[in-house]
Amino acid sequence: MHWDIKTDRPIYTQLIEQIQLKICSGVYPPGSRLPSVRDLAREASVNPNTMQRALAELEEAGLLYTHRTSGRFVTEDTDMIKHVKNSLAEKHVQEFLKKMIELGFDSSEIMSIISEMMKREGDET
Amino acid sequence: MHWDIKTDRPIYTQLIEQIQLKICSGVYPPGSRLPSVRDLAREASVNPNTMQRALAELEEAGLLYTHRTSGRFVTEDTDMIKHVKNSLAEKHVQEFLKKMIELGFDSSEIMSIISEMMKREGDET
DNA sequence: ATCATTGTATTAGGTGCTTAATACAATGAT
DNA sequence: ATCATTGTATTAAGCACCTAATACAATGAT
Repeated sequence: MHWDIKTDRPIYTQLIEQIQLKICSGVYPPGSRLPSVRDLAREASVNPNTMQRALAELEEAGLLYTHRTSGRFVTEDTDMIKHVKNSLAEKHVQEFLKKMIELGFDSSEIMSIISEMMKREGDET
Repeated sequence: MHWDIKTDRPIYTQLIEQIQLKICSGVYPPGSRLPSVRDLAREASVNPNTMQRALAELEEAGLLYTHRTSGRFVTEDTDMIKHVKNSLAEKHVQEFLKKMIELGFDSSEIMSIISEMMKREGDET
């Protein structure tokens, strides 16, 4: 699995986001067991304490649960996962629109820029 | 002027982004004089050192220049400003599309979500 | 000439994040 | 019963960022 950690924000927040993403996109399916804290930390090249912190917050949010000594598991509440996925999508759209409007682009300009850049994205195959 | 500083990222990077935005959107027009470091720091409720750091980086990037004791000014190079504006827009679109695709949305879904949320944005007048 | 204002530099201290090195209790496998 | 593995907790150190408190040289206004 790929972990993309940058230096411009706290690592533990990036871990939260990326684990959340793996859950929402099905890389970690509902009910499945996650690798151990130590293994995940090794994968992501971070300290186990940092990974533990991210996992603890995801557990508090309800996306994960723990069986004390057998490991951590993804929630089986698929409705919750869908809800998180939609919330993230909405957040991304809102933040994106805010930035573009602040820059001075109007709705039609935004739409055309996006569709233009989508074409270019599709080229890479 | 509004300054929106959060705690999840270094303050000086947020200052850079927001000053850059004010330049690109015309709040600080080409050739105009900026408030003094101390005044800007007071406006944004940050330490003068932190504001100074942000301004120094924008100066290194060429968006600002300094007359040693009379103040800082926005570049008169309007082409450069346009270029920065377009680069920012491209970056925002790419980051946005990346996030949405990672979440599992395809092109047509993305377009419809955006146009749907644009309607709702337009309501607030 | 004097003085307030400009950008700039320096020092010290505090805070949050990260890492490293341990340690411990609980459990599943042998 | 023993042992490796699980999550969890603790302590110490280092680092980047931020603030506070100064200080100084250069310039424009008076």
